[in-house]
Amino acid sequence: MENKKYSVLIIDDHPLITEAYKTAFDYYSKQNENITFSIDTVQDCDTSMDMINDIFKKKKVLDIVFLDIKLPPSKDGKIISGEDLGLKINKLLPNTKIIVSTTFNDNYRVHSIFKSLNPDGFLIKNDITPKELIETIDTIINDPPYYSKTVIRLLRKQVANDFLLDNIDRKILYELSIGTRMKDLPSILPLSIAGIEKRKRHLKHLFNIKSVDDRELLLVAKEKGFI
Amino acid sequence: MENKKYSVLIIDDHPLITEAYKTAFDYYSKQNENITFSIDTVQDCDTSMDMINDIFKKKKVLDIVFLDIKLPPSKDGKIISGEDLGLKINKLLPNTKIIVSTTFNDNYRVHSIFKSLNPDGFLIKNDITPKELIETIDTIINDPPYYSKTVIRLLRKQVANDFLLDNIDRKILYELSIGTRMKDLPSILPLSIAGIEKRKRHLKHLFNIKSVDDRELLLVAKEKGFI
DNA sequence: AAAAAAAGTAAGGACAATCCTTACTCTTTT
DNA sequence: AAAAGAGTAAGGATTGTCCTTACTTTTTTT
Repeated sequence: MENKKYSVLIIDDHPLITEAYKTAFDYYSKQNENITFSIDTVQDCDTSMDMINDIFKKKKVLDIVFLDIKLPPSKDGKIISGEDLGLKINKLLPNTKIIVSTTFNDNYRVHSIFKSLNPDGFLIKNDITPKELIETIDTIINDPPYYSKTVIRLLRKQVANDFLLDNIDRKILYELSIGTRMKDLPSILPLSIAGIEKRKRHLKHLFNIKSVDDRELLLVAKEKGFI
Repeated sequence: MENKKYSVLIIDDHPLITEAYKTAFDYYSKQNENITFSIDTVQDCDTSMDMINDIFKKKKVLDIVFLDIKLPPSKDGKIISGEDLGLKINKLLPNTKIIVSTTFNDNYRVHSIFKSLNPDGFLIKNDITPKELIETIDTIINDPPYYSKTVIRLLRKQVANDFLLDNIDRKILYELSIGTRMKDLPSILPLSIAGIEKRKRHLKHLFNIKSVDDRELLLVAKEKGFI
């Protein structure tokens, strides 16, 4: 079997986590003598952007990215999460495999990251042990994708209900659940207040909710796994 | 020098993190031959409570606890965070040294954890590398307390402003910043709506804010490090 | 390509939450 | 005893939300 060297970028603002990833790669290449890794780690959006642009310009190769979603935003405020970085990577470096790794475990976020990035790996940090990390690496290299337990569970919930709600419904529910006001929604969504109200009424009808305020709606939406 | 064995409990729901802690303890006891550790790890509130109660009942010794704040809540909903566990530990096992370790890096939370738990160590996860973790262990054993970079920076900000705002002001700002409505605040705070409004007006006056809605107030409060 | 259905917008009125003012009570300070 | 500080209570003004109706635009069906 021929030798292969993979180049890896780890984007995560927790040094203990990046260290754990590195350890896993080390271990893996010891078990598989023909495979080695060249690993870089970055801890914020600005440096990540610099590295991605550099790789693109110099036509270097990047095989694998581990991507945390919650990161300190860039100084100019343009890149506010790992999701934005992922979009950039998909655009500039389409052959790079992205493994999303996050603490978010609510359906809405996982779902929207899936749609926007379509990653080759998706890990919820609560799920993964050092051992599972090594399995992840193996799967990513030989037979992607790899999704961790919680992700698979959320995806299953999703499939059963997916025909009902679209992205905008989901976003409305999500925004309401974090306390956004109706009057502020038109600047977040491409819809008028009247349109949003119509959708809300539709959702309440769908879920069989009579109450006038939104608590019950959000409760049921959470229960059904939409947020 | 006599031998000493410390008993340690690690409470954190991320296996990669608990593993990193363990590795640090291992390393430390290899460097210090007279010191050994007996380490347990737990990943949720329920199991933690069981362990704490067991240690208390059987009058066992617990020297050091690493305590994550954001944890899956207990099934009966009574313990909703590591802070609650910390209170229990302080009460039942007053000689146990608590090292809080969390991803929260906003002033309000750090401040309120300080007041409620008065921990011997306080780590923001973004700050700590494997190397710093070993220093932490050394400091905790020989000369506590140990606070990581961000914590010290937040504490300094605090001191300069502390005379201005009390706990309730802080809590009002915090609740508003996460979207809580005025009408719901009286059930969270020991104050009437009128009283809360009065305080809000007072705060706006203090910060020199003319605008009628709360965005600017919350912005300035964040800037000044109150939330 | 016309008709029907679905989704969004606009404008109005009813209702509820927020904000502000004034007047009163209670506690602490001077 | 007076003054200052903090909270409560009740009102009215203002703003946000919800709902209805009528109209426009887009999509689907035939």
